[in-house]
This record gives sequence, structure tokens and C-alpha cells, in this order.
Amino acid sequence: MTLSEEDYIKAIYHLSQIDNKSVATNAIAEQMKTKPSSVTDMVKKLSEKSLVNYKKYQGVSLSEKGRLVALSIIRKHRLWEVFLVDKLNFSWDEVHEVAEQLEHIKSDALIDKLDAHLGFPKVDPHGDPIPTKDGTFKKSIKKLISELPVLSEGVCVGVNDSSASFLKFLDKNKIALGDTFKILDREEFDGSVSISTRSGTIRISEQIASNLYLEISDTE
Amino acid sequence: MTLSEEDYIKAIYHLSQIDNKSVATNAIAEQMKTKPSSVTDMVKKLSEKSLVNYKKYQGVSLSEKGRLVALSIIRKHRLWEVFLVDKLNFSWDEVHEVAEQLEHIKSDALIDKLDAHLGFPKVDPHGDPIPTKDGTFKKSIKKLISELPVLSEGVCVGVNDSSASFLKFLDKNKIALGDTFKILDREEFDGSVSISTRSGTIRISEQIASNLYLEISDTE
DNA sequence: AAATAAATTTAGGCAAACCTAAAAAATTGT
DNA sequence: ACAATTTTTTAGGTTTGCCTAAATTTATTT
Repeated sequence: MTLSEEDYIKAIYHLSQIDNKSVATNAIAEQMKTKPSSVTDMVKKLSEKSLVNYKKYQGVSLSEKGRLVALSIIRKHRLWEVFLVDKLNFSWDEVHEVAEQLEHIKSDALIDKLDAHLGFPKVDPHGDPIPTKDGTFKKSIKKLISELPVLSEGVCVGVNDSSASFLKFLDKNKIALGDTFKILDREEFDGSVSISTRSGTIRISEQIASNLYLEISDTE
Repeated sequence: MTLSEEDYIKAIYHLSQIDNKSVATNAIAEQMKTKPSSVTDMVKKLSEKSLVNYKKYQGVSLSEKGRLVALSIIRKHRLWEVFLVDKLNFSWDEVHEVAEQLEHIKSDALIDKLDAHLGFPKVDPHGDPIPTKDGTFKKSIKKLISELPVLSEGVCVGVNDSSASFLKFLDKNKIALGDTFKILDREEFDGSVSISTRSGTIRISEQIASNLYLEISDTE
């Protein structure tokens, strides 16, 4: 598999997670930052290799074979992220770009040994689950605060927007990954939410709430 | 820099270490497992980027800029080898292939943090020195036993031939990387050599002697 | 020093992965 | 339903890194 093929497979996987339908050419083009015509080229190629199901004008979905390839890439990506954060002291918002490169390294032995070295982690630094070698993994029950009902409780496991200004805001409000939050109240009018944190109760705007992911603990 | 460009730079560097002259097109082609005409193409490209000095029919040498690129790749390669052996428990003869891939990962922060994580190693698992960030490094004083005079003493730091049969031989004779040897005697007739090891004195054939590298300690 | 051999370069092509512009199919609005 | 719009595909072109075959330069022999 070429690097580019792997990137397409991964993109198709992620896009088909959003809703469960087949993925549109345009959506892939946007994700991959290429033109739709390039996507058509590649999709034909992947289809010939039986990695995707494709019928002209009907969108694409991963075949079982393609799904396993995607999960293996995601497994590598997330294991490397754990390595970067746990062993090399990167912060969890710096690791994505490097992991994008590392995920393409081809060596089964390497990934097995890395996995062992890291103590067989179950989730990456953003709280996303790490697929197992055989391509199974527990779907994350990660949701945005803005999508959760009042009285939900969960562990903060990720952000959407990792801009400097947003991270500064989190810092100032003593919000960090791993903290447990409870949603106390939601204001109908503006969607702002009151949450209890380690350091007390704060009110966050809808914009903030739609940028913070919680992993719901009681569903676990 | 593309992956391929980096591989060429590295190949040219290694070939120009053998003797100090400019490197022949054919030699690069053989090393890179491509055809001489492909080498000409690439060399022109590298020349336009001022990474090599090139005049038609006269061979190639690295420019100062090219040399620094080469050393940075070699630094990455060797640091990753240390990681693979020290942290992931690969054996030192299994790491080359994976390190060939890892050396192309682009991130200065990654290499700095990896270096620190490994405790700023000076040599890789084969005993080869790791260039520093600024592109300086102590030339190794690594020699084959067959090339050393009688009474030389040094640490075994590498092999030429890493075939299974040779490694089995080393094991059987309790020869391992890191052991200190002294050359006691050389037989004129067949070039066989008597060396003292941790576990006693053994006699090795010329063939073996020309496959084992010692790092000479007293010259250090 | 000329003839032969070897090394190197040029010329022209190919596949991968991208592009633009135009054509075809699917979807949407009225 | 059918016209307009959007999406997708096709057609033809580009660049990178490789190839073969032929031409050219350098090196070796005698």
C-alpha cells in the first residue's frame, strides 16, 4: 500500500463514522485537500484492489478488507500518540502531525513491541480507543458537552478546536484532560451550560460546550 | 526534501566515506538499486538545489549543505536504532530496516525529545557514532580484527555479515557486542587470529576476523 | 595513438498522483 | 415534471522518479 492509498482509506473510514452511509467524492476531496477528480482516480484504484465498494455516482464505502486496513493505521497512529505523550513528554495537542507520519511505518514487530513497551494502552491521549491487532475495539462514547443532557457526568477526554486561545481559556479555568465534569444546568436561551469541576462550578458558553468532549463513565 | 532525495544524499555520503574521492554514477546506481540514467536525473536535481557538486562525467560529491543533510539523516537513523534496541528490545541485527523508514520522519522536536529520552547516546547499537545536532561527530576508530596489528585491544562493536549462521557462531563462542578483546597472535600462513575474550582464549579464522569490528579503546 | 571497452548522459516513455476544463448524471426547486 | 444546480466523472495534461535504448565521453589496451 502506498502512503497516499493509506491516507485515502483513513479519510474514508473517518468520514463514514460520521453517519453510516457511503461517503461522497466531494467529502473525501475536502478531507484530503485534493480535487474531486483526483478522488475518483484513487477510488477506482482502491476499488480494483477490493479495499472499497464503489459504484459510479453512488459514493464509496470501505470493504471489510479496507476496514481492517483503516483500523490498523488508526491503531498505529494512536499507539504512537501514546508514545509521544507518555514517553517523550509531548503535550497531547502537539502529537497529531508527527503521528500522521509515524502511522505509515511498516513493521508488525515494531507495533507489537511498541504496544508492549507502552503497557498495552486502551486509549490514546485524546481519549480515543486504540483498535486491537485483530481490528476490534470498543466504540468510544465520547460526546460534546453541548450534545449531552443535563446531569450527565463524564471525563473530559478531548477538544475539537486546539487553537492557542482556546487552550489558554481551558488553562485559566482549570480545565484539563482527565478531569471529571457534571453538567448541572443548561440555559435554553443561549445554550450556555453550568458544570461542576474539581475547582468549583463554572458556566461555559455554547461555543465552549461544543468544543469539549466528555467520555460518559456510567455507560462504560 | 523528498524521501528519494534523502536516500540519494545518504547513499552519496556513505559512498564518499569509503575513499575520499567524488562518487561515480554507477556506484550510486548500485547502492540505490536503480539504473545509472536514473541517478543522472536525480543528481542534476540535487545539483540544482546545491546539495551536491556535480560536473558531467566527473562524478558527484556532497556540498557542505548536502553533508549536513546527510548527517541529520544518519543522526535520526542511529537514534532510532538505539530506541529500537534499548527501549523496544529489538536485537541489534534486526533494526536496520525499520530505522530506514523512521529516519525520514520530519520533526525536529521529535528528534530532540527522543535524544533526551535515550539519555543522549553517543553511539548506535552497532558502535557507530551518532552525529550531533550541529553535524559534528567523532569519527569512529572502528576496524576489522583482520586489519588490526597483534596486541591491539578493543571493544567489539559490530559485524559485517549478520547472517543467521554467523550470529550462531558468535553465540556459540560467547562473543557478544560490548565484549573487550585482545589480539594475541596472528598466524602468517592462514591469517587466523588468537584473541582473548571474557571466557578465555579462542582462535578464529581469517574469515571470522574480517567480519568482526573492534573499537580501539586506547586511541579514544 | 588508435581501437576497444566501460561509464555516463541524453532522448523518449511509463506509472502514480495530482491538476483543469468539459461532459454526464443526480439532485433540487418550483 | 422539468429546468437549474450540484455532484461526479471523463479527457487530457503535469511532475516525480523510474525505465530502455542510443549517443557521447572517458578510460584502457595494445
